[in-house]
Amino acid sequence: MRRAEKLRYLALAAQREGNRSLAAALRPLGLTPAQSEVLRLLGDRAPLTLTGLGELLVCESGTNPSRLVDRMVHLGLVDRATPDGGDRRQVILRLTAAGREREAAVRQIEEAMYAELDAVGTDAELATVIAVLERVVAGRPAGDAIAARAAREG
Amino acid sequence: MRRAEKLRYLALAAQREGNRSLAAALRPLGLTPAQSEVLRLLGDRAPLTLTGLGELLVCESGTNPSRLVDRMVHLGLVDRATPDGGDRRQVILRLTAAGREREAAVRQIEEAMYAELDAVGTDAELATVIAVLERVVAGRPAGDAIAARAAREG
DNA sequence: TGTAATCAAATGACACGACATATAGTGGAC
DNA sequence: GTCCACTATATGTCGTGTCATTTGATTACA
Repeated sequence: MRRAEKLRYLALAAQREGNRSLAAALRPLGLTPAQSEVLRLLGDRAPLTLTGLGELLVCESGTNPSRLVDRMVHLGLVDRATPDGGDRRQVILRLTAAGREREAAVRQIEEAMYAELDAVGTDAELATVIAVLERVVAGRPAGDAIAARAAREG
Repeated sequence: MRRAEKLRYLALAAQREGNRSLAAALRPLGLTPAQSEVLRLLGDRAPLTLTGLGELLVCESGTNPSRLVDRMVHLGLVDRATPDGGDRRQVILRLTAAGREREAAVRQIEEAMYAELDAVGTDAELATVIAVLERVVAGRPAGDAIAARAAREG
């Protein structure tokens, strides 16, 4: 198999298997990986508008996450409000109390996942992987989402 | 952002953006990335059973690709046959003439994609990325699919 | 031989992802 | 003040992915 082809399918495989095991870990919470990303972002940065959230999401990059948020509102995890006196087109998103509880549980599951992921290579190897992948996604919506998150970090 | 977290989201972002641009390149052919993977596998290795195909697919790993193949049969690109005298549960898959034509077009699009991907890093960097990702997917269905492809190469 | 475990494929259900279009609120040009 | 381009969100549609269950054929074995 050609090198670039192998790389392509390995990236796909890694994403799929990672997602599959995260989905399994989240299943007892009744959450999907995409939903957990919303929970964590709102937990860290609420209030956000729908578009603001969309700019930070890596899943669902380039579209607005209106339906993804819909489901979380129906689950009682997210509160959707229209701004007082502001732009009446916007929707302001926040976690509910139940959402904050669920977010804490998600955080723990992610911790375990990250500990495993940290162990798949040496510091130098992981730095190389990160550098190469950053080049691949630079200037594209999903890459911009990651950059935007890193930028607002304090 | 924690290193493992960055790695996780970069892998997701790279897969999404790669898929998005492949989808755009395939759109004029009326094909999706998943369909193109089926076309290429059948082009190289037909006849395959549905399960045999499923074991080689990285998209749709761990399930049988019955509905994916369905659509390609309806598109007139894949022929579905029951084996003469063999196991009557199985389905034997082959490309039609139209499927073979379309596969040649897919091959060209992939070539262009691989040329770009080969340029995102040095030989040493790409070798490192491949090694790390192989560790991540080792022993899992999607990883096994890639290994199975490499093994049958001649 | 009869029956149970196993296997190949199909199908039901549900949540994405992506693109396109629709709806409605906003702000600027004049 | 009136239109008009623009923006924020919602929605239609389609093709996945994933898990679970079903259906029908085959194999193992009592």
